[in-house]
Amino acid sequence: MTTEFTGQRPQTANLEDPLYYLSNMDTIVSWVADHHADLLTDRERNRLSAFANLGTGPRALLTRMVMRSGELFRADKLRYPELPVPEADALKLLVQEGWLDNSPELSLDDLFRLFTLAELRPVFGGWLQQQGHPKTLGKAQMRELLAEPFSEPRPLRDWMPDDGEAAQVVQLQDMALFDRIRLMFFGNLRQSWTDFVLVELGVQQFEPVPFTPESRAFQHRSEVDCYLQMHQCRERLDKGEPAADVWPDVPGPVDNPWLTSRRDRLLLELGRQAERQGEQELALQVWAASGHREARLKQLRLLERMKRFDDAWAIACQWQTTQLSDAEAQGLGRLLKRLAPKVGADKPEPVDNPPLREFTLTLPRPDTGTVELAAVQHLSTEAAPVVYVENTLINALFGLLCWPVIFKPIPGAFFHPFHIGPADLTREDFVARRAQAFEERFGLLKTHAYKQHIRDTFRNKQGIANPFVFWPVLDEALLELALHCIPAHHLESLFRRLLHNIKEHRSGFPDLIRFVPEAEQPEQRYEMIEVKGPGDRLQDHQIRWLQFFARQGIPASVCYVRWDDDEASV
DNA sequence: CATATTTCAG
DNA sequence: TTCACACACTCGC
DNA sequence: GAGTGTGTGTCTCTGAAATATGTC
Ligand SMILES: [Mn+2]
Ligand SMILES: [Mn+2]
Repeated sequence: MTTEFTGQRPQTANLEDPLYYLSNMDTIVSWVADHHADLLTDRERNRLSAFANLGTGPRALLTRMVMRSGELFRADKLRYPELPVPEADALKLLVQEGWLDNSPELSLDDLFRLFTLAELRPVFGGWLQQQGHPKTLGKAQMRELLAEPFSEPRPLRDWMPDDGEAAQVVQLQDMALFDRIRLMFFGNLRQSWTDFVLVELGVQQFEPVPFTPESRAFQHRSEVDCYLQMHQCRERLDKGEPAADVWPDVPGPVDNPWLTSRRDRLLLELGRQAERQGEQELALQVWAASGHREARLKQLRLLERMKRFDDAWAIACQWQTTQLSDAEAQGLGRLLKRLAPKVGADKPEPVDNPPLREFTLTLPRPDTGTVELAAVQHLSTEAAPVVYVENTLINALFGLLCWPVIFKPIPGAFFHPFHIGPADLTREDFVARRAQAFEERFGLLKTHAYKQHIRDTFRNKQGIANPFVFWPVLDEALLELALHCIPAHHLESLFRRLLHNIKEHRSGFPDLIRFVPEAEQPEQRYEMIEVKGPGDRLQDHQIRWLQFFARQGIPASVCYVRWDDDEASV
C-alpha cells in the first residue's frame, strides 16, 4: 500500500488501516519535502529522506513516539502489536540510525516522570530513611526532598545500579525537526497529527477550500525560525522564567505582519511579567517595542505611575495623531484626561457618549445557575422569548451570510485541509482583499434574498467549522426568530462594524436577546440585553457595542440584577 | 480500596 | 493550551 | 471610576488504562 498523498491535497488515512498514523505521518513528511524543501537545511532534508527510507516497523514506532508527549520513553512501555517487527528490533535499528539515544542523561524530574512511585521507593527509600524521613512519602514530596542532593543528571544505570534488568530508556533525537515540519505544514503549533484522525472520525469537518500546491504558511526559513524562537520564549515565560532572562532571546523586529503581531503579543506578555517581577524599566522598554494596543496603554499607565508625566504625555499625544481603533481611542482618552492636569495642558474635549438604556431587576437568588439564566427565567414569556446568546448569534448570522467570502480561495489564505478559517482573518488587509465579495453579500441584505441564503447555508454547511459559527447553540427555531425579528438594515450595520475590526468587534455583544415577533414596528421586534449581576460592571468592548447600538437606533439595554435577599445593597 | 488526574488511542 | 467573561481586590479622588 | 489579577467554562470527542493520592 502506498503512503504517498494522492492528487492535490494531503489525504487522511482510513482508520481501518492499523498503521493509519504512519500513513498520516508519511503524508506530512512528503508534503513538506515536496513543497518546503527550500526552507530546510541539507541536514534536515537528509534526515527526512532517511526517515522515508526506514523500514515500516521502525518508521511506525518512531512515529508513535513523536506523537506521544515528551522525548523520553521506557522501552518496556512501547507496546504496539500492529508493528510488523518486534519492538526490540525496531528500537535497535532506530538507535543504530541515530533517531534514538539509548543511554540518555536523566534528570531527577525525568526519572520521576518515567517511573512509578512503587518503582522509585526501593531506589531512594534507604537514603530518605537515613535522613530521617518517613517511608510513606508521596511522589511529589519525595521529589522535593531529593531535588537538591540529586540535581545532577545521570544515565539510568547510575540511578538504578541494583536493578539488573532496569528498563531501558531511549530519547528521541530529532523532535525539533518533527515540530518544525508540523509547523510548516499547519502554519501553527496548535494543530497536530491528531487533526487527521479527528477528521477521519467525523468529529471535525472542514470546508474543502481549493488551494494550489504552492500555497504555504512560510516563504522564508527565517520566518520559520522566528516563529519557533518566539514560541520557545513564550514557553519559558509560561514556565515562570524571569522576563529579564527571556528578553535577550526574543527575535528583533520582522517585516512580516503576521509574525509582527505574534511578536507584539509576546512582548505584551513579557512586559507584564517584567512588571510583576519588579523590573519596571524592562517593562517600559519591552512595551515600547510592542505595537500591541494593550502594550502601548500599559507603557503609558506605568509611566504615569512612575510620575514621568511628560514622557507619557509626549507618547500619548504622538499616538493620538495616528489612526486609532475604537478601543485605542477609549483607552487613550482616559489617559489623556488624567495626564492633562499633570502637565498643565488643557483638558481634552469630553466626548459626548450616547446614554444607555438601563433597568434594574430584583430577583430571588437562584440556588443554581448563573445570573444570566436567572434573568432569562424572569424576562422570557411566550410572546417574547429571551435567549442567552452572547456573541454567538450575530457572529453566526454573519458567518452564514458571508460563508463564501470567508472561504474564498485567496492565495495564501488556505494551505492545508484543516483550516477553521482563512489564515489572514485577523490581518489588516483581510477585508480589503475581499471587499467586492463582501459588498455582494451585503447587497443581498437589500433584496430579501438574504434570508434564504442564510437558511440554505445553515442546512448545507451544518457542522462544518467556521470561525464565526458555533454550531451547538444554533437551531432552526432561533435562526427563524432572528431572521424575522432583526431588520436587514440593522444586520448590515452590525456586520459592517464587525468587519471594521474583526479581532476587536467579534466579542462584547450583550448576553441576551429578546424577540417580540408580533410587535407592530419592525424595528421593535427585538432587543439585546446585557445582564450585570451585583458587583459586575460593563467591560470596555461591551460599552463600545452598546454605544454603537444607541447611535444606530438598535434596541439594547443594560439590566442590573439585585438579589432580593441582599439587604446591604437596597 | 475509592477517587481524581493524566495519558493514550482511535 | 486560548479566549471571553465574571468576579474580587486595590488605589486615588 | 479605573486598573489589575484570578477563576471558570470551553476549547475538538469519547472511552479506557495507568497511576497518583487520600482515606480507611
Ligand atoms: Mn456575558
Ligand atoms: Mn453580563
